[in-house]
Amino acid sequence: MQSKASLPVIRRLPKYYRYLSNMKNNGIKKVSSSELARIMGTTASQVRQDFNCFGGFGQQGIGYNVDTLLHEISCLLFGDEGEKLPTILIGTGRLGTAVSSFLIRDTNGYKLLAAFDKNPALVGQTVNGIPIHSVDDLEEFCAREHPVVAVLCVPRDGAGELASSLVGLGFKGFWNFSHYDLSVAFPDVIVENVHLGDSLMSLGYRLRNE
Amino acid sequence: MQSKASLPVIRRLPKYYRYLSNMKNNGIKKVSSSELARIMGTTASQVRQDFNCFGGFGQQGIGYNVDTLLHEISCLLFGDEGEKLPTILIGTGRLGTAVSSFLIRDTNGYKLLAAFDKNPALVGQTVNGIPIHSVDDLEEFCAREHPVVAVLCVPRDGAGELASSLVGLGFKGFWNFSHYDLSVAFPDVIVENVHLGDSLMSLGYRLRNE
DNA sequence: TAGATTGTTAATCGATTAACAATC
DNA sequence: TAGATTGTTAATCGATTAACAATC
Repeated sequence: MQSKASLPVIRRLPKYYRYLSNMKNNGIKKVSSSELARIMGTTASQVRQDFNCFGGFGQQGIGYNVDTLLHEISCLLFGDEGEKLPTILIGTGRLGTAVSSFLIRDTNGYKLLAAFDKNPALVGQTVNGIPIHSVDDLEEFCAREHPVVAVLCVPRDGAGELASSLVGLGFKGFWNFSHYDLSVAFPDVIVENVHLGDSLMSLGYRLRNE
Repeated sequence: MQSKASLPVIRRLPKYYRYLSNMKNNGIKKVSSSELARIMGTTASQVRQDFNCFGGFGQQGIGYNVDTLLHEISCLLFGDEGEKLPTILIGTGRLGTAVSSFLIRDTNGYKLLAAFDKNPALVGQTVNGIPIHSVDDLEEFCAREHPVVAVLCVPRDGAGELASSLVGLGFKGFWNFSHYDLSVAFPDVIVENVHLGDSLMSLGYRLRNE
């Protein structure tokens, strides 16, 4: 299925999801594009354009039903069948530990199968209830369990070497906190980079120059 | 100083910085826009347009001097004087701890003055060598030390209340990992959101639908 | 001088915003 | 029917890419 939605639209979906969840929790039943726009800090036009990428969820003259809209967006974000993406975590340092607590939430659409670390002292232990394996067992594990997403939380130094060893293991996407630029090694795979250092630097630029 | 660079350009600066640092470390002295574009996965046109937002760093017919270019970009990102942005961390859980290790690197242009937590058991301890204060002391601390950046690593529940208590304490920017949308409370302040949950959801959408 | 590569202007592309007919 | 609000097309805006003169 080729998505009609552009990346900017996709990136806004979680925000719609959050605000609509709040509304549902507050017992609000319907909402107009202009009201949603006001809350989200955007325009009514954009809200309607966004939703019409996926099909008309609204009712002319009335607005959008919060429950319906939330359900549709949930399906888009997490899959209609509720099937979860089998996922592994590589690197269980402070960042990996913090990140894994996001992954194990049941609203995310991911299922964290296992964690991996190269530190022998950590192998056999757990992070957030997930067993830590040795990175040496990565290939065997992937052949057996077929994870489709890998979350990389390894320090700068090891990232390049690790990335090459991941080629051919069948991953369809990465959530990449490592410093290494995965898109070189994985041209056909979806990479979501969360480069904390980069984000910190751009903030610095704007604080000094804007 | 009103910046001529747009946000997309600013967000690319750290990546230029990283690749140019690698080049310098590998002893490479000069680079052309086309070679830099190839490495970065963009076009030579974009590279030249980007650099010309700040002034011509290159030499026609020759290319760019790696050292010069790196120095100019460093000045843009970290300030020419090397003066660091006084910063505090709020929330010293797993994420706050991981994030603080970025902040204390001396290449980032930030100076982490103190950390704050509402958990009395943590007050008086340290994260990465930085003392943890009680959030009750926040106002007094800001009046005395005038931090300009606050890094928010608090869980969803407390974020809204905390945000309102930060108004008027003189912050110029936030690096926001919390779930709360700060732009409502701080319309004139630069907010860099790192919403891990949102980023995870958009990755999920793309993996299922692209 | 010839070749290379920048700086800069023009063209293209895509995303956002505006407008309005359709319809509840 | 009148008012409201969507769905959708058209206009605008901004960012990226292409082109080329300037110049090392």
